[in-house]
Amino acid sequence: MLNRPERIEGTRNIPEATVARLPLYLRALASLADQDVAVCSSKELATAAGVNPAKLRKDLSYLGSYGTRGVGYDVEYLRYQIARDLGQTQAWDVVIVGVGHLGSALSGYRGFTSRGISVAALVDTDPTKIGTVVAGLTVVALDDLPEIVQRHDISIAVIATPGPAAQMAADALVAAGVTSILNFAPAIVTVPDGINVRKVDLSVELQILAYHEQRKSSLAAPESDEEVAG
Amino acid sequence: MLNRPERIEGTRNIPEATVARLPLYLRALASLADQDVAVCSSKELATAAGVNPAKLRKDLSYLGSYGTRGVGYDVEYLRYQIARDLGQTQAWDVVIVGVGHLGSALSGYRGFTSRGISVAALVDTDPTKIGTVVAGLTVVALDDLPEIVQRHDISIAVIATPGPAAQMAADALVAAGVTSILNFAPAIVTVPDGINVRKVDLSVELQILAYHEQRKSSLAAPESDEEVAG
DNA sequence: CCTTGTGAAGCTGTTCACAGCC
DNA sequence: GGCTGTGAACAGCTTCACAAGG
Repeated sequence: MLNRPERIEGTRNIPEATVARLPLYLRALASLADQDVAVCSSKELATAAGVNPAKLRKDLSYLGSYGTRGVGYDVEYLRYQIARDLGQTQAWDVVIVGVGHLGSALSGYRGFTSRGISVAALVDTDPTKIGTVVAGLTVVALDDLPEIVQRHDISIAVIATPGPAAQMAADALVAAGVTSILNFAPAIVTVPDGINVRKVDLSVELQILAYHEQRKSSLAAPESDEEVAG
Repeated sequence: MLNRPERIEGTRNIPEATVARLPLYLRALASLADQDVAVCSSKELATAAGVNPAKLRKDLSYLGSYGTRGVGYDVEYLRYQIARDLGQTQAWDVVIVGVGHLGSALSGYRGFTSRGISVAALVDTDPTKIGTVVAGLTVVALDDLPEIVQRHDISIAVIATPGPAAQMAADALVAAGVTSILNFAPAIVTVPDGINVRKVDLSVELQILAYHEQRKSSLAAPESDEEVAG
């Protein structure tokens, strides 16, 4: 009775690390389905997703018991269950703020436009960009955010502005009613409680690789096998 | 002799989680330096970097004792020390494979072109792209990789191809002598031992946000404060 | 006083190894 | 026999709280 790890009022409590891997399993299952594989073992699926089989089974166990012992997992069934838990049975419209190179690239990025997610609007503050058409969408002004968010019932936004503009973008998004933000800008944005922010920092990833490269080359004799997680 | 946690032959053993945050500290320090701040406390720096002060101090303690008790950290001095540990005192040339929307965006991305890192070459397999100029660089064929890697002494590459082409790109990069890869393609690439691969999956990030959104809306009464790490 | 640097505690995530079930 | 599901051990990361030192 001390710790109740199971679930809170009917909703399963899935660890964050597991949530982050579920989309990978989903993609691996889609790939297997394309190859007309109907059933697969944890080992096969784990290989396709690039993880350890034990980890995969542990992850899936947080969702429920969707496999068959001695057999494996039904590809389509498991696929549906994961999609369900991830919230992909409903459609999500997102808005992208900042239509520079990155914002334009994201607008047309497959995977942003599939998996239940679709880019519904593009916003920028630059008057020369407002009104132009990118990836089939007309860029609108920041002032139009509240109306757009309400019209499309948007709760998720992407910030792809330069660093200094990110906080202003976040403020505008929160004011407009957005509650989850994916931030690509190289800046820390602060938001009220209850708003989710995830940060993806492209240059940081390269700097991490550079660190490991430097470390490799500074060790004349490589002592042990090291791995960097994918 | 069982576990030797400290260091291996003069080289400090910095935890992976710490390495991933050092670039953030570096950026925060740069920002403070721009505002002519000469000294800062762990609390100030932590706020600027968006982390807990205790975590910041712990992280810095892996590099050495660069602060002054009762005073704080010298901004320029700490900045140099972190840059040094991250390997930014040397220049890194990188090659980008795949010059689609994302690859083009990355080519011109500031932060890819600063911090000791610069994009030295762009590679694609599409004959209609080869020879075109993107972000000041002429796109070359995949066959030219070995020569390019050797000429620029490149050890770090970025894969920005469609998913199905990623493994071929990785194979070509490894064959050409690249030892670290940042993979933006929605696919698992397998590489020989000793090659570092980091994966950034843009659509996965959105799916994670969608999960949390769904969870929020399915809970009529929000039970507890939850946070999503940045 | 002040703030850093750090053992120690606690938490989260991973891996193992095997019981349970087909 | 084979494979899933899972307790338990393990490893790594975070946070606390305080000693060390300006």
